[in-house]
Amino acid sequence: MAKHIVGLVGPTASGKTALALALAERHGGTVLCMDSMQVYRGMDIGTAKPTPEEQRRVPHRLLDLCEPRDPFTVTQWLAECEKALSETDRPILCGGTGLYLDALSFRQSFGGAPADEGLRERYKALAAERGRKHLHALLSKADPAMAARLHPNDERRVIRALEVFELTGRSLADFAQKEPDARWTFTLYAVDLPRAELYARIDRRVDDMFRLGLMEEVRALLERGVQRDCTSMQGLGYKETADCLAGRISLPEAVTLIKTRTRHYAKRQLTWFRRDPRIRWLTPQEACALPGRNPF
RNA sequence: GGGUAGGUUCCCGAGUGGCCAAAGGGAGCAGACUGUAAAUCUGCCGUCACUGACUUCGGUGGUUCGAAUCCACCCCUGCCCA
Repeated sequence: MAKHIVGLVGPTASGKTALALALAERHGGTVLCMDSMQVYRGMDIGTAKPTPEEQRRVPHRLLDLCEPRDPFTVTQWLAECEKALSETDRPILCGGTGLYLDALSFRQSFGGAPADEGLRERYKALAAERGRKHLHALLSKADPAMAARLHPNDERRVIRALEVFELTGRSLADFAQKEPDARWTFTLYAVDLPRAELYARIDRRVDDMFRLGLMEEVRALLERGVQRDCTSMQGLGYKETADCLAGRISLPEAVTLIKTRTRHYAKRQLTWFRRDPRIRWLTPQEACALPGRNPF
């Protein structure tokens, strides 16, 4: 019998965390965080991680899974998530990382080919030397199906496709089957805020982060030896704050940059989730009323 | 008051007689996305009846076949001298 998962997804700053909390308190669920940055220990303010107080009120899973210097990928999250799902009764998936939702929803064979840094370096060097077009042309020969789907400028994906082909002899497209995973069923919600309001909330949240000590958090991370090329340092707000601490940009510049980039991120999330037909988009009023009903 | 640098499409900014609806960047909008995903990449971006037409480059008038680009006057802004 499939396990039922209630999911709160959608763009950043749209109120997912608060909703999840309300839902869990009302109906006794466990929050499973679906967030690629909240998995890092010590990255709390900048990721808007549920506070210790909130975590005390309701059980949370999938937070603080690794150190900021460690690489972390979908596969690890998926494994952790499946484990957490097996151990919880009323899972409330909450977060904005669309890829993770797809990874969980559809049986995807990520295992087909793990990352091979050496290979990637080689292809990256080749791209720098002979151009992205050349790389794409290589892919056209090896894996025409993927080449047709990828823009030559999308170097990262072209390299990954090349990598998968070289490692497995198969097309990445073969692994990308979108068969639903029969182990789960989903009820997915997202809050649909007017764009202007969403952006205003983002601005406010970024200001709050600095007020709460984002600078100190980032400084501590850097002092612990977290390099800027770590996956964790790709997190919004972290690289910009690091630049600010290094004196490369001013504080107002950093704040503005983070706000802008967070808006861009929210838009990408919107694009991602809008194409998912399973999601029910709630008005703010409907969202408020949601905890009143038992979704399980 | 004098001198000087300027006023360009939402913003910054190039353009100094036709190849200009006007480079480039930003913002905005839309999209892609399968082991870095808070990442990475793409398209659109004056208006419309859209392989063409119309309106735009501080204002007005002028020169010219033709002006964002030249001339005159005016308005405004920055800096310097009084």
